[in-house]
Order: sequence, then C-alpha cells, then structure tokens
Amino acid sequence: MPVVEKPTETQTAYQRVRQAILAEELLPGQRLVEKELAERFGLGRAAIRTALARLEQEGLVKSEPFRGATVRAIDEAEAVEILEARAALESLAARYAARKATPEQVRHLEDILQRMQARYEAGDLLGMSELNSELHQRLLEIAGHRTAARLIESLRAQNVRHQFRTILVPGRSRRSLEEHRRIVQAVAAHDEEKAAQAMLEHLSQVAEALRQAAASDRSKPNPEEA
Amino acid sequence: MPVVEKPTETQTAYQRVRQAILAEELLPGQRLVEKELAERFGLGRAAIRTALARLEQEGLVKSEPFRGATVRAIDEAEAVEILEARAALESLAARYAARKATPEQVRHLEDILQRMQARYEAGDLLGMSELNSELHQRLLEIAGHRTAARLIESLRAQNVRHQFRTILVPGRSRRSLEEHRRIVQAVAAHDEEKAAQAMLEHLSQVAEALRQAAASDRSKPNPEEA
DNA sequence: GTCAACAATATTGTAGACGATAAACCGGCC
DNA sequence: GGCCGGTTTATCGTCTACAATATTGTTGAC
Repeated sequence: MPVVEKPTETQTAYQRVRQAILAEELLPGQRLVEKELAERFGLGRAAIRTALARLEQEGLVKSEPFRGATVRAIDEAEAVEILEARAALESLAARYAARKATPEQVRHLEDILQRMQARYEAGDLLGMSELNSELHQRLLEIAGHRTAARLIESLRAQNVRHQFRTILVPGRSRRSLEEHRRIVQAVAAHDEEKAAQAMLEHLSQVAEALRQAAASDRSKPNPEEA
Repeated sequence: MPVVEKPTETQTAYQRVRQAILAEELLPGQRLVEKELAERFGLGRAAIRTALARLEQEGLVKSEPFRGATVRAIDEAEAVEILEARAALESLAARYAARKATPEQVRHLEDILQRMQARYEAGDLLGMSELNSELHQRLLEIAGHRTAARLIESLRAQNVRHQFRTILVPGRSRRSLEEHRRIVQAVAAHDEEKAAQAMLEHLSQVAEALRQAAASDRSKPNPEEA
C-alpha cells in the first residue's frame, strides 16, 4: 500500500487555484469569488480563503478588503521588472551550477541543448520553449540553491502569461539557442563568472525581446483581447 | 477628519504576528498556537489562521498539517544563501538607483554616509548599523524597482536574527563604511555598472563576515543560547 | 434626463461548534 | 524495566451561521 499522505483541503485548494491561474483558465482581472471557486473545485470556502491569502502573498492574486480577490494583472513594464529580478537570481544560480555540476549533469544539459537544436532546425518553436524551461529548471536543481530556486519559481509563475510573447520576435530563437549554448559551456568548464555573466545576458536579451514584442503589439494590437 | 481606513482583523493579525517575529518576541522553533495568539492579540482565530498562512508563504513561518506552525529557524548556511540572493537583487536595485538618482537624492545619500562616518568614529556600532539599513532602504526607494524591493524586504525579514552577528567581526565596520562609500560614489556618478558591482561586493563581504562569525561561534559558542 | 438618497443584494469578514488528526499518556504484558 | 496497544488530550481543519461592507438597483425630485 503506497503511503499517499492524504492532502488537506487547504493544500489542494492552493494547488488547484494556482494551477488554474497558471493554465490561464482564470484570467488576469477576473474576479475570484470564494463561493464560486469552492463549488467549482468541490471544496469548502475556508480552504479557498486561505489559498487566496497565500496566492496573494505570492503575487498571483490581488485582493482588497470586502471587495474580494482577482487574478493579478501584470503589465508589460512589470513583466520586464520580473524578468530582471529573475535574471539576477538565475545568474546567481548559474554560478552555483558551474561550481557544483557533475560530469553526468553536464552531459544531461548538453543533451537538452542538442534536443533544442533539433527542434530549432525543425522549426518547432513551442517544443524549443519547453526544452528551454527544462534547461533552466535543471540548472536550478544542479545549483542546489533553494532560496534562489523558491524566488525564481515564484517569479516565473507571475510571468507565465508573457512567456510566449518573445518567441515570435524575428531571429530570437536562433539567438536564444546560442545564449543557452554559452551558458552550458561555461557550466561545463566550471567557469562560475562566465556562467553567471552568460545567464545574466541571456535573460536581459529576453527582457529586450519582450520590450520589442510589446512595442509591436502596440502598433497592431491583438483583436482577441476584448 | 483623517481618513483612517479601519484595518480588517486579518490585516492587523498579519502585521502583529510578523512584528512579533521580527522583534524576536517569538523565537525560532517556538510553537505558534492559534488560540494562544488569538488571545494574546485580542483577535479571532480565523484572522490568526490566515496570517500564519501568509507568513508561511513569506518564509517566516513553517507549518505542518495538524501539527501547527512554528517560527521558522534559519541556520547559518541558509542565512548565507539569503544574503547571496539579497546581493543579487540589491545589485540590480543599485544599478537602477545609479540610473535614476536626482542630485537631491544623492545629497541625501551622502548625508547618511557622513552620519555613518561620525558614528564609526564615535565607536557607535549599533547606530552605524541603523544608518546602514537606512542607506539600503533609501537606495531601494531611489531605484523604484518594486519587484526587487518586495523580494529584498522579504529576504531581509528572514535574516533579522543574523543581522547583528557581523558587526563585531574585527575590522568589519571600517570596511563596511568604505564599501558603502563606493556604492554611493558610483550612484552619484550614475555609473550603473560600478554601482551594481560595488553592491554585489559589499553584500558578498557581509556574507563572508557572517561565515566568519559563525565559525567563531562554533569554537566558543554563546552560553546564552540554552 | 440626471442626480441624489435610499433600499436590496451579493460577497466578504468573523464567530463558534464540530470532526479529524497526531502527540502524550496509561496500563498490561513480556 | 521496556515495549506494545489502546485511550485521552490538545490542536488543527472544516463547516455553518451571522455580521459588516461594497455594489447594484430603484425611486423620486428637479
């Protein structure tokens, strides 16, 4: 019999609501009525309530007294801020990864890189983006810096809605591939300084691409967004 | 008549408990029984409950299902991690501060620096530490990077218990003064790169001092800690 | 037709009771 | 004396009900 610790309602509430926000089933600005969510997920209002409190602390939800909670809307300027903070922290993590990576871990990173290359050549930008996330995730694990990891995860969650807006910037995917290659090379060489620098530049480039994408959106805005 | 928005119980609960932890009235490892806290602060258990949830998300409290919450204990290794993360983020903030500081703001920074110098010459290490905090705080305000500011504040809160352990390291205060001077100079000169670098080095030095203090603690542990 | 006062409604904030769980306790057995 | 089983207790997790508040809708005067 597997030891399946029965999770408490509050925990599942937190995860379900969080997941719904990350999956964009709940959109920014949307009201989060406690009773509604309770029924939707088959949970009690108390559970939803504390979940919302935690999510607010995490920055995914905004709530005002007696007026309820909404999914926090993050505009372009803030998305850039978040990316900058991520850059600072992931740069730290990359430094740690360069210090601690084992040969096997390096091989794994290089494997991911190769698969990214294959997706790039196949023109599969979405698949590339997934591998991108996997690479960053793996670097965090190698770094073993739990404080940085926690913060980065939180920042990444806040930016889910903006994560795909850069991949269509012309030439971006090619440069992205190159940036990742430099990061992995530095980690493989245990060059801490270079790894930190490469990661910082990489995410700065992402921020720049996001600015461009946002600027292009402003000239021909997306009609889907009512 | 001033518009004193009557705060809700949950909000006051959050602030009171948080304050109590930061003031070290509630010590690491100490149990946080909901009913006790409710009576102590004259609030309902529900309010305390959500306050604890938020504080857990913030990293100040640790709680396990059905076993209650405790003030999270942060050991030396984690304190160093937290300082490193702070360094990365405050470095970013210093870069922004260098970019955006007005002449008046620069004067204010220099004023704080002068007062630090005075305290240093008077041998008033505690006063110096206060001005230290004020300087960092002021830099954050000048930077105007709210994402970084939020994270830094959270990290600083987690390290309150370790913040004074470095000031007795021999020669530390003199070097600290010099490090701050370099930061302010770089900001005054609007040299972003230099400001970021100076802040990174400063906090790395603090981390180093903390390691030393911890090592010295291990050779002759403090008898006060039962 | 517009605006202000007021009533009705929806939703959150708070209180208290009850069931669920884990730790502490107790008694019997070896 | 130490260990295992059940029992008790403290505390948390959840539910229900009610009070407080903001928002919406309605009425009436001008």
